[in-house]
Amino acid sequence: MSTKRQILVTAALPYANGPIHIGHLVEYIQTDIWVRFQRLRGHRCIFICADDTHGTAIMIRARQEGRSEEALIEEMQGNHERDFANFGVSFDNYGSTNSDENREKCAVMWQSIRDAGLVKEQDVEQLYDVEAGTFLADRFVRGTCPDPNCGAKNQPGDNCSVCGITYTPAELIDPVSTLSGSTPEIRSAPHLFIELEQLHEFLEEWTQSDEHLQPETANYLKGHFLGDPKSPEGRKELKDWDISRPAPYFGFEIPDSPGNYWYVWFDAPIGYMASTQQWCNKHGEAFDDWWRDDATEIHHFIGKDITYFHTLFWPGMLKSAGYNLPTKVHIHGFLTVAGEKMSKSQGTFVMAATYLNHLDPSYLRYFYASKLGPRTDDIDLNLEEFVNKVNSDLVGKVINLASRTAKFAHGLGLCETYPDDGGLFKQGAAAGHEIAEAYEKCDYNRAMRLIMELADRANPYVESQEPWALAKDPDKSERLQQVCTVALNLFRQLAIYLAPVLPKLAEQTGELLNDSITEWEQSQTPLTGKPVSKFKHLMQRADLKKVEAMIEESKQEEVPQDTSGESSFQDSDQPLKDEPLAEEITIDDFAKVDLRVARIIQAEHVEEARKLLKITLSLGGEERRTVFAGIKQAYDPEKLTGRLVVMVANLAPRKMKFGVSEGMIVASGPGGSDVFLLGVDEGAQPGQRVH
RNA sequence: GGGCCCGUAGCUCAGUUGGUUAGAGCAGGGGACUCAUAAUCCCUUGGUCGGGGGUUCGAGUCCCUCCGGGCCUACCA
Repeated sequence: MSTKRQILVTAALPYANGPIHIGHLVEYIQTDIWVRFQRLRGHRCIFICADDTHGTAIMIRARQEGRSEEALIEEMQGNHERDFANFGVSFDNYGSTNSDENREKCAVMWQSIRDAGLVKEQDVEQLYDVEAGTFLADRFVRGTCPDPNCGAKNQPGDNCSVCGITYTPAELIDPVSTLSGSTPEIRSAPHLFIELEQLHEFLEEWTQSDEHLQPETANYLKGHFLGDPKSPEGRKELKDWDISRPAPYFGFEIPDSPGNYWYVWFDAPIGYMASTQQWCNKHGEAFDDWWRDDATEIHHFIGKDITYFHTLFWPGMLKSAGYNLPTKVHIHGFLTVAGEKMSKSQGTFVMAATYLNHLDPSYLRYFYASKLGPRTDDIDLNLEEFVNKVNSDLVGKVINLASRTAKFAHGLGLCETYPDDGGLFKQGAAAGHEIAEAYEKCDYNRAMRLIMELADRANPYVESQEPWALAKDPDKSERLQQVCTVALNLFRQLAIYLAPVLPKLAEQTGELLNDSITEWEQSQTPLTGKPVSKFKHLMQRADLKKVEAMIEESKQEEVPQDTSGESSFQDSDQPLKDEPLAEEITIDDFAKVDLRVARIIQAEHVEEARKLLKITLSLGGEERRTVFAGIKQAYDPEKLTGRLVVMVANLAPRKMKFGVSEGMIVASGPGGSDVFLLGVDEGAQPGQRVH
């Protein structure tokens, strides 16, 4: 460890629209481990983050909740910071994109981009909700698909979910605002665009240089956005980026364009800088030492969903404004639970706060560490594996070393000179290089494997030396002290290596051996001559029952509790917010929709389709309908056969990629694996109309 | 449909630039110990490295192809 590096690390800014869940925590834990590792190595490393607070979603939500945006984001920020603190995420500064510092940094960045000649103005036609007094983002508009061959109703503002064509919200037929239910009008407004294509050469070089991005990410960018000058398809043109939104918008007004606001994705990454500025102010540091100094490394940790912003726009912005470019953008995958996407109905969408009601955060930190590698693959949280791994690795192997020897050493303390241990400590010290390298490369699962190999060598040592037998013979207390000195030193060495992952364990180890763990180098020299404190349990075993209770509680957050008390149902108001009530209709309007009870007589997978099942419905007698339903991820076709469902029977047949669909089966839910078919009570018969 | 990635013991994964009889942890089986949070230690069962073809003196490792899975994108809800 020669030179002291200066490193600025960021994790993505969580959006102020929702609480932290275990999926978010993959990133914050991953980043925190890296930061703690760098600090332990003696480098200067600051960990910067903030809440991402701007945008339409926040504005709308605040309005629905009848309070100011500021009040909303303040509450969310409090929740976020509390959750992070409870998981040991050690930010040096946690700011907000809605801060003076951020407004300033945005203005500076903006001026630079203007000066670089990257900004152009262009009118954009958008729907405007007169009642709500706001322009409508695509997802707040629904209407009829403009394609004459399709004409599907109730489609979102950017593309038709039935025929798939894309359009602008202004092209929708009979558009309806989901905010007010009124009919929006088309209004044209000037928007500001950044011409990213002007930076094509630079981005090509920066992304493909092999230094800043994981290879799969560089590849992705080349394939989807940049193109390849050497391939037959040639290079692709980068699209202009619309970075302004007309008022009203919760965000910062653009200084030289009154009435227009920076789009949330413009000011969010600048939030990294603003939060750094806050930290600098508090610590008397110079901002430019961190953002305009080639000697400083900047590392961003993000999820693959926001790759685009951090690997194209952000470097482009930084380059234009003359700031440091990211040294590395570390991109991780998503979390699945038990092999599937997190699901509210299955209780696997676990909030950080819910987790903490049942389990120790150290478990999750270790488990994620044992799963995370340097690549963008998704990681899976299998609940049984989680319990087994924590118990056998941490409690059984590592902590066991201390708990089986500390008791004997309590009165004796550690020897003055480190005894012969057959080379065990030395081997462990040597492995430190490889372990450090793995941490540095974000290859935590390798680091954990290497550490556990060391633990696997330490326990047999204790076994062979039989300290419990030595303890019975007063003449052998010197030998007992030697054995305990070795075992506790091997344990401490592991605790140091694990310190980035398990800071609490490192702290407890410091207390036990009266020498706090502050540097990686401490793993290279045995500790001697220290008293040994009275042993306290260092970690509880993980209990599968508690894991199950956590899942149960997570289910109850979304599914109503079936308590017998009157009006004790605590249904969330989220579904209604997600999809507000449609415009009022008459009974005649309703009568146009012919809903029928139908029996599924056949259901099969459509091999090429990801979401569709091909279903044959019977309306009684010989009446059959073939329907393609997007429920593949939620239902097993074999279990559907025979079941009664409700279908829209007079829907115009639609030609789809895999055949003609002659109706729709009605279901609720957001989609994916969260789709819920409507059931029909006993006694109903196929063909009966639903009135 | 297009792009990327993956497929090694029941499970989670290692397998360096192709080189001797393919490894670990957990789980399983047998034994030992009793200091320790039913922890630990010793021994042990278990794999035609997804299938097939090719290159090579030699392939889990390279190439082709097929099958299966994941992600992105499109399509679909």
